[in-house]
Amino acid sequence: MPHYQIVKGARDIFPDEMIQWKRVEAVIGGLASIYGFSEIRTPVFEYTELFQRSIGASTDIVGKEMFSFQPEPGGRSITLRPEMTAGVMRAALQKNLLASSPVQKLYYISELFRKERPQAGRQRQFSQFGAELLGAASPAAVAEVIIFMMHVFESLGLSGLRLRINTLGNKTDRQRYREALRAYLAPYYRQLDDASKERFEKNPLRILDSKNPDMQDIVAGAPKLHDYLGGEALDDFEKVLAYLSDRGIDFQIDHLLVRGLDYYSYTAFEVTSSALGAQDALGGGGRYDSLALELGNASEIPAAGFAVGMERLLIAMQKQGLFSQQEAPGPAVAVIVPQQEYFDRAFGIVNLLRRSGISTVIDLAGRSMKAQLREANRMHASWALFVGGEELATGQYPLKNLVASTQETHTLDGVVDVLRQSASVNPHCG
RNA sequence: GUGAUUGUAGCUCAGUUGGUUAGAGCGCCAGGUUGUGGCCCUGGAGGUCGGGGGUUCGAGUCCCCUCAUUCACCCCA
Repeated sequence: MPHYQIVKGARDIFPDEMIQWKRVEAVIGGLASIYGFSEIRTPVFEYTELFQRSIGASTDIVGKEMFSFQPEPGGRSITLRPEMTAGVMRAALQKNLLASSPVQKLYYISELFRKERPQAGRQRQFSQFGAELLGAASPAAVAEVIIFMMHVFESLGLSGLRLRINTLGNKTDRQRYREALRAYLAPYYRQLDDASKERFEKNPLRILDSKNPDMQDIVAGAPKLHDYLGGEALDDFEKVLAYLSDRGIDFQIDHLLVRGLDYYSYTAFEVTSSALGAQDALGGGGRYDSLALELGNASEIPAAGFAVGMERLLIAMQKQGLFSQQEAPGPAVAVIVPQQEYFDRAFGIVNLLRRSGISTVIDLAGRSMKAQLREANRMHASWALFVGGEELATGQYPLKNLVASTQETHTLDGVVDVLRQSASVNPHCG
């Protein structure tokens, strides 16, 4: 057992898995540019008030899951970001991005931190990719964000997904409903669980998506948010759904879907994967027009976005065998040194090959020739080049094709030519 | 924060009612092949049995504490 262990809830990503991450990131980046989203990075920490104000003081995230600390005694508290939307909005407002162009489309792949007990598909440090579309209120803007997200899943080959969607209406709709819901729940107050009692005052809508069966029984007879929505919200929702249908995206309307962050309004959605365990939410998002106002802007800024858990995405893909043929590409050639006294000159040849653009490795541990070849094999090198006293004296170098097990002799220039030509047909690259 | 689970070699795991120097497979290293990998054969290295305390003539095995892991609840990605 090593003395030092990784921090609870964190994870190392070793080269084998890194290949998978790179592939997923490449798909995300490629589709982002097709949909017109530009990448943004923001700091891993922000002043704590930003999250309290945006996510909502009554949420679980702010209440018990943030890593917060004071760098200076008596100074302002800062927090490792538990989500990205607040930071992106802060950055946009601070730079006054919307002044240069009224619609901003941003995406990110970033690390987040939440102080929870780790379990399958949940870590204390994790990453999300997501997009934020700022400055547009149209149903098409919301649809675009959802279509982008679903397109990423599709391109990665994911199946068994379920998209649930709901509309939370506008502020006045929700205010009327909140009161109606409270009126309905009041007689049941004693039967509510502790969490629901707390939410009764602060945010009774959250009781709707409680997983506690007892709560679900009570909620079953509650008034429906849908019945309190104004024509504006209903029209908006219908249009969003129409865009999704046109694109051929399957969804399921779920009037109980509320989501745990306070800043959502109008459309909210969530995607789950049957390939995941208990933590099956792959991603979610919605519209958050009031966030800018909440953060001190003079007016609301219409906005929509989503976030997808990268680790969960990778887990789902691994479960569905979408990485099966992934293999690390090996070097083109391994330089083999039969006698160590010629290492320095062999090393010179290695550098020459590399300057010619050929990926080259050489044993740096002074191991036996057999070990050097075994290592070359393990790394899936395509070729082995032997550099010993005899070769250096004659200028003729045996070059062995490790895949076909054939061998011929060339001058150094000849070696470079062969390796350059074979690079495009390297069976281990591609 | 709550509940359960599991900690023996780098990895996956054996280890019988407590009983000599704690094992296997894979991996690693070396040799068989005086300068040619994969397959095969032989050998080798590698373990404070998670840590601490206790019971006992004797503890990997039983008891207590502790640390860590994993899964689940709450909630979320």
